[in-house]
Amino acid sequence: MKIENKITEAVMQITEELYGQPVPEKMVQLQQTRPEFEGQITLVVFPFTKMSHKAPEQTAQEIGEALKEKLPEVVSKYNAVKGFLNLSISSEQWIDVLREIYENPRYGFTPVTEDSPLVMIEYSSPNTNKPLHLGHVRNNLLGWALAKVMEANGNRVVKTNIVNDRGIHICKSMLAWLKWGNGETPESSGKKGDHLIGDYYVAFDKHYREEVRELVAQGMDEEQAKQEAPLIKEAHEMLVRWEQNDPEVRSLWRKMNEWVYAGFDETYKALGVSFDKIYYESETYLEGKEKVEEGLEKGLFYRRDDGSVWADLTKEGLDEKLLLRSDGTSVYMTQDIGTAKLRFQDYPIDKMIYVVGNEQNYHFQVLSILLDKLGFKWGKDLVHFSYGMVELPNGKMKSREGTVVDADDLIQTMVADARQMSADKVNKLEGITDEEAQEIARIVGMGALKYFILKVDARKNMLFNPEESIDFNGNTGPFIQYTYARIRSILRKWEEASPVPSQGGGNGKAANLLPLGGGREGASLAEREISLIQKLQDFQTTVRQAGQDYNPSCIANYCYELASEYNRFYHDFSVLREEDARKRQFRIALSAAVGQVIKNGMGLLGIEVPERM
RNA sequence: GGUCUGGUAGCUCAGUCGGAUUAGAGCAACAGCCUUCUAAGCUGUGGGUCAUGGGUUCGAGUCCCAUCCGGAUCACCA
Repeated sequence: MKIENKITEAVMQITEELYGQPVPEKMVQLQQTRPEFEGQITLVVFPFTKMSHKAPEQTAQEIGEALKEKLPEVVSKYNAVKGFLNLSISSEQWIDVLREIYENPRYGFTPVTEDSPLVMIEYSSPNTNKPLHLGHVRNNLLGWALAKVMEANGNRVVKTNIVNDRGIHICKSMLAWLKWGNGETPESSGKKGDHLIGDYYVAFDKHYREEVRELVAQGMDEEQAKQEAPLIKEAHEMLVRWEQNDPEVRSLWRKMNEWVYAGFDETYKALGVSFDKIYYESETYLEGKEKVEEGLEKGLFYRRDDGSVWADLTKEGLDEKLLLRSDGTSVYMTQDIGTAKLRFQDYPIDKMIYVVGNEQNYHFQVLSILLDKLGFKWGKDLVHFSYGMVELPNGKMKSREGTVVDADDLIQTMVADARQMSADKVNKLEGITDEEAQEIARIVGMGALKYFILKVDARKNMLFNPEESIDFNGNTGPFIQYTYARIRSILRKWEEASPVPSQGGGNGKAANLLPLGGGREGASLAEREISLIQKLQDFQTTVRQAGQDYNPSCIANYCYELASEYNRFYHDFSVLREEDARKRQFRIALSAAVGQVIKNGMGLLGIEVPERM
């Protein structure tokens, strides 16, 4: 049983004995004791003063006395400051806590069974006309981390992606390639497929704007010019031919999309993300129409004179929303309804989470209402995991203005920086091959990038300054990875020196250390060691919190705090050089447990940890 | 204008269910610590009217109201 639970139980009994009624469990507020006071756990007694009819300090005093009597093996000392009762917990209790964490390689995780709720998470969702940029990176990393967090909280998770592979934007790239491409392919030019297509998208836009400018110069109204420019008309014609299944257009479309997918796959692989099921809009966009027709029959929607179909959401405090155009074609909303329908057919979904930027908050508010009306049981409670934009020092990223931070470039830079960084520290990496050094650079570089993005609250906009490279010191991924590498270094040395053969498992031979301490007498721990154990224990609560709030960033912040705490411990105490065998054993186990939790915690963020760096 | 969202140190960010007369980290600046398990580390100094004004109470960065400033959104685009 957790120490906190024991205390809570005892406090409820004590208040009943002293004041005639037990306080409700919620009122037993336990928190970590501030460093400037003695003790480790603090009970806030202000809420009890109403029933004790005594001053806060006096109330704390008598509860402390009773606690010490009731739980002598737990509470060794206490002191009362105002309404705060600070409890000193015996070292044996803390060692028990450590043992429990140490012996459970999955500490903090809730097991997933066949009966666990099924959560589908949609993330990434790229367009196929341009390469991924930093905004997509944030999306992908958040989606992946969220999936891991949900899994850690005992959910079956299906990761899904909806690829926007059709529409006018793809036709623009296709048209530009036909006109100016001279048959360029990824093979012929050595360009990554998504970048190649992106270049033609930009080329289209450039020529198109020239055409518009010329028409305006000839006296045409700008709005009209945008519609009358020959290029845009041609693109529209191509879209029509696509929808009519024109073999020539379709075949070009397939070829170019394949190039893009090959490029995306590389980027996804570098980011370490993957999907269980990919949907393509070209396959789902017709599905939504059926559902809309269905809703029309049921009187949920209505048709205007021009033939367009609308949902009236004014009762819900929203606007009227278009669902089918007057020519019968579908819009974004219709497609999302169609995709939802297919997904529901494919999986018995209990909860649906969409990882999509906050610019689409309104869209998902509407989608939720519509899905609910159409009878999707999870529609009403769908979760829009709405994350903020990545901004540059001079504002938002805009593809057309070329102010984007390309994902592939950024990844490459990060890994190269990490490689450069470790080149200065030759002594640490002596005896390793070039491949191993490169692998470490990959892990560290990606760790820096991922942590940089995941440590900030997903809902908030965040700033990225391309002028300043992402840090490797301080509150960063590499700091935490470094702490792990230090721990692994200690454990390797310990294992080498130990005569006992390895038993395998995450902790290797260190498992032989337990039970800790042998006899119980005099096993006194330093405050710093205890606070490390407390921090370890917090992992469970943090994982739950992250799951409840859909908030991976609190895992990142937790990992930093744990690593920080360990580094202070590392600085102040010797592990292998400790002469007292029992203390040494304890510290090795403590280190192993910290390493394990760091690895698991970082794993939830999709960040790997290196054995050395 | 309606709706949503944010405002904490020069910069980037934490701050749980409201808890400790002193609001935390990192970066940047300055000063220390490697003959010692990895210095990508540790320790210290300076830096704040928690946007502003009210309210709620034993207690407010945190909850409520108003105001100011920023961002998003309100398309027969996706």
